Order: sequence, then structure tokens, then C-alpha cells
Amino acid sequence: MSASPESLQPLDVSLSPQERFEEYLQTRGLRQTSQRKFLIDRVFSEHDHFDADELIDRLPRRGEDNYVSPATVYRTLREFVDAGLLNSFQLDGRTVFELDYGYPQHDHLYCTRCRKLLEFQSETLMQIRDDVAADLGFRVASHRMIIQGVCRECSKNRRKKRKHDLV
Amino acid sequence: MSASPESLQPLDVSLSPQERFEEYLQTRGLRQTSQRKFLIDRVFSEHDHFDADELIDRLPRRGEDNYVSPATVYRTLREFVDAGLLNSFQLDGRTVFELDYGYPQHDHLYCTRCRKLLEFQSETLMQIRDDVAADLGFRVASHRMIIQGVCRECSKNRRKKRKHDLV
DNA sequence: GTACCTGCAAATTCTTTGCAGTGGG
DNA sequence: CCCACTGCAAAGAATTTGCAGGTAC
Repeated sequence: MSASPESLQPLDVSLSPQERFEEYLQTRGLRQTSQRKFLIDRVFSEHDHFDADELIDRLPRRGEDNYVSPATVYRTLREFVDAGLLNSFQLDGRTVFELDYGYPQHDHLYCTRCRKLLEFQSETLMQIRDDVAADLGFRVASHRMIIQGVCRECSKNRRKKRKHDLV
Repeated sequence: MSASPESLQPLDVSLSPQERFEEYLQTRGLRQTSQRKFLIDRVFSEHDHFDADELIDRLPRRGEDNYVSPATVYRTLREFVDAGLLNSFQLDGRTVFELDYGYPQHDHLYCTRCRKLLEFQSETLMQIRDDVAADLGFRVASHRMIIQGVCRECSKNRRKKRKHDLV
């Protein structure tokens, strides 16, 4: 019913994210630019959750090769979401992105101590979702569930001194 | 398992929200001010979801009786959440508040067409939540589930002209 | 060549904060 | 009377937008 984060494996997909995005651009008369190519490579080479700021921080600085301006990063992240490559959701007031294309549907546990996001999958959850929606005559497009609390590691280290005292 | 919004009835609580808040203030050495009294009355007289902006819009304007400045509204809403009177969550990038004290735990369906929030309750959902958390050694504090889609009314009116074309 | 794209800076939106004056207990 | 509270305006944080010049196609 539920799965540990390690078991969240990529799905088989016929097109790479890059190819999928090319297709998306072409069908809309948009262009393949060096910035878009660079960003899609970057984003799909790391499999973690991130927000716009974190991504920008890890990108080349102004003046360096492959610099992409913040405005373009924001614009491009939005396109990735439109294209179905990324998912985004709000957490703690920030917009968190995660890989969507090539990854199975899942939900999250959020540790309010270390701010880590764990993932889980549950068939039963989908079933409840659909039952509730059917009851109310609601047509489901998607859902988002986040369980908040404290992860195993943070529970263990409760009384120890922590390097990163985030909350 | 699930319930229509109409069936979400207030719980029996020994103290009124006002009394509960007084208690909260007293135990912390904080003060009962006219602004706080006015706001708690206002907020608990309407049982709907709202954000800070919407609330401010419905409040008396500068110069009128019972005017409360935006800064104070923001400060006070935060106190209400701390006091357990209100809940808040992020939706579409805005912070939505809802009554918590005196209301049962529930989750939401969000119509992306008319932006209405419906509520539902599910024991099974709580069970899944706890099972998943137990599996991962995660200590649950709370959770938030939002099902997104299109409500019954908006589905019916799909092709008709709508007065408020919000999306 | 055309129109889409990018970088830059300025504008927006939402929310928080510093400060001086007010008022609750 | 003290110190929390409020209103005001300014500051912040996160994102979006207008515009002039660059560049896919």
C-alpha cells in the first residue's frame, strides 16, 4: 500500500524529457533555445525537490557560461509545468517543484524539523479520492496530499545537538 | 465515509471562540483589544474560507468605525492560528484561512473553475495517513489533502455563459 | 525577416517590520 | 505606569512584466 522513498522508480517512457519538451515546443510554435536546453538538462539530472531560488543558486552566475537570468528561470519553470515535465505545489509559502514526467504519481510526507520531503504511493488513497469526488459529483483533475510531522532521523536526534537547526 | 459539505456540523465545545481566545491571551500575558474582539466576532460570524485580502476588503475602511489596519489584520490572523481558532493552508499561491476551533477535522475539494472549496471527511484517509507514517517511522502532526477538479455546478454549466468567469 | 526569447530593471503582490504614539491591566 | 498593541509607512520576499536588443527557424 505504501512505499518507501527508495522504491519510487522512474517509469518507462518512450521519449526522454528533452525529446518530450521539444515536441511540446514544436506543437506550439515555440523555440528551442540554449537556456531551455540547459535548464532541462540541469533539472532532470537531479532528482530532488527544489524551489526557484535554490535552482538559481546552483546555476552559473552572471558573467559565467550558461548564465540564465532569474526571470527566464521563472518563465521556463512555468513552461516545464505546462509541458507536464514538472509538478509544482506550495509548501511553507514557497513553490516547490519536482520531476513529473517519467515518475509515478505519489504523495508526500514533510518533516517540519529538517524540511525534508519523503514520498509515498497509495492505491487506497486514490480510491478514496475517487469515491469522495463521485459522491459530490466532482470531476477530479488531480490531488495533493502532504502529511506533516517529524521524520525518523529527526525523532532520534531530538535531544542531540543538530548542525542545522532549521525550525 | 465521506460527507457532503452541509453535514459538516460544528462540534460541541465548552467555550465560545471568544472565550477560548481570552484564555489564550491571558495565559500569555497578552491583551484584549477592541481590534482583536472585533476581528474574532467577524471571522466567526462567517463560516467560509477566506484570505487576508478578502477579509480586509469586507472590513470597515480607514476613517470608519472599527477600522483595523492591514498590518493588524495579518498579525491577528496569525494569532488566531496560534491559538487554534483558525487553520491556514496554501492554495493557488494564496494563504487560505478557515475556522478550526469547534469544527471537525476535514479535507477539501477545490473547483478550479469557480474556486469554491468543498469539504469532506474520511476515516479511511486518516487510517492511510497513519499507516504510511508508521511504515516510515514518521511522527504525524497533521496533514492536508486537496482534491482539485471541477464541481458539479461548473460541470453542468460548462457550455453556458458564466457570470463570473474566474479562470 | 519575423516574432519569439532573453536580460535587465522596474513593477506587483503579499506580508512583515520599525517606530512613535495609544491604551489595557 | 509599564509594556503590549496599533497604525503608518517603509522594507522584504517572491515573482511577473515592459521593453530593447538578440536569435531561432
